Amino acid sequence: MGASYYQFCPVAKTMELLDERWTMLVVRELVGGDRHFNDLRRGLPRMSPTLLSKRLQHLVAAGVAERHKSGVEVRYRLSPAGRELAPIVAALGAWGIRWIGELGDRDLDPKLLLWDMHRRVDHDAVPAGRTVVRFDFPAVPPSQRTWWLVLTPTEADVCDADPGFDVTLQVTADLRSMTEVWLGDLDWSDALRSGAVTIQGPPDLRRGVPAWFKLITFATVPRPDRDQRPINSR
Amino acid sequence: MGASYYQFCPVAKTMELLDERWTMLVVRELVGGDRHFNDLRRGLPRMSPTLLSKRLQHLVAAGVAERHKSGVEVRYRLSPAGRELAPIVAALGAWGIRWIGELGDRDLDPKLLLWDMHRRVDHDAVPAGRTVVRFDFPAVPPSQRTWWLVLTPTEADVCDADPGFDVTLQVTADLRSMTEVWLGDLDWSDALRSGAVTIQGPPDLRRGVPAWFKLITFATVPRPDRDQRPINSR
DNA sequence: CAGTATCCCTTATGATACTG
DNA sequence: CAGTATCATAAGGGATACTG
Repeated sequence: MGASYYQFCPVAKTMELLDERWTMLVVRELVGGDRHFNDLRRGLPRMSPTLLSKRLQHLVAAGVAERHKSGVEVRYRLSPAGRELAPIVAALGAWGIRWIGELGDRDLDPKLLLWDMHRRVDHDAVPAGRTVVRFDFPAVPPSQRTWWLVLTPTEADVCDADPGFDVTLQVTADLRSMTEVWLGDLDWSDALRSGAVTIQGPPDLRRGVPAWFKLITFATVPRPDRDQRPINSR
Repeated sequence: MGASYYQFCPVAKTMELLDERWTMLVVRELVGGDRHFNDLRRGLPRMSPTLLSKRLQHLVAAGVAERHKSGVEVRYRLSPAGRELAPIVAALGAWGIRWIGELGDRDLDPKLLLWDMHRRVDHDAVPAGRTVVRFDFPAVPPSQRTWWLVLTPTEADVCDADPGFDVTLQVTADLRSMTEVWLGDLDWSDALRSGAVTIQGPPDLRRGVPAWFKLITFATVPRPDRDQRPINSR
């Protein structure tokens, strides 16, 4: 439990609960709906399972989250109180996308990017049948360089190993540019025109790709005027 | 600087900046407007000056706050980016007042209560001239038991020592009840009727007291239905 | 008023390996 | 899938005293 501030102020009481490292990110993951422990891990790859477990226990004990066990399966979800944190998480993200400046190289992560993208696939826009998109980030170390997204009108799976299906489309991208596209800081069209992102495959499918992925929810947040400076996140 | 999460997610980047202990409370203080270092200290009495200084430096370095020096005087205020945190602080407080259950005894603090109240005096409602209200919290240790509020149509001062003026009104209160009134959890009228708070002095002035203080801004936030349980803040 | 200087010490957390 | 166990390190932070 975070140490107390010994203040009656509701802001202080709320932050006692939420200002511990990682806590808000766990909530962020839960805002998306029910989650298995290992789903949460995939969205929080740098968090140790011990710590995730601890945070979840806190949130459950506090009444912000609930743990539902059916058989061997465990699902975490937000309680009614926890669900009311959703607008706060949204506001934090909107603030961040407005004011945080350039990302550090260390903030770029193909694993998280693909994991995020697969959650925002627009299944109505994806072709019937199975579409396999292979992503390559040439500048990234080999172990994180290549990813497969297997898309169907009902499902989306990320693989870090070749799933064995024929590749429908090959996307080759600069990781930073692809991330900027995802964040709404760079248009797909600009990224493709500049060559920062290239797509190989049947032209009709190729042109469809940008519509298959809804961007991060914060992508549409209006940015500050140019004369306002971003803050220094580092 | 808070450790990085190594995520491009705007929520993560924002929390890198804001999830360190005390940071959001410093922002909360700054949301009220310009503040001197020692004003901030009064609103954050359990924070060491070293740590406050460190947090302010972080916020300034990040571009969330600004340090303005005129002569020997220093004032801190929020930058444009920082000002956009105001709705987030408000949302955190609103969430807290809805969902946090009973406060612990350690969360009650006459010093903070009076400091808060003096900032929310409705000067239009206060009598002309000088009004001195003495507050007594009989159950509190002597050093924190007695406070004076000196009110005029333009100013409000808190004193922990007798300022020497004639006392106009004497308020004697149970600290928890007075805090509940301040938070909007207990009506003035109920507190007075039950005797948890008593006011002595000229009847016409006495009756005016509740109007002299605007309650904490979160006081009017609607509370959850009774069947929804508060969370456990401890 | 506006901070620094110390100092000690808990505890938070990262990393890794392992279990039912 | 859903976590525990262990461990060593860093560092975050509380308390207090002091300065220009």
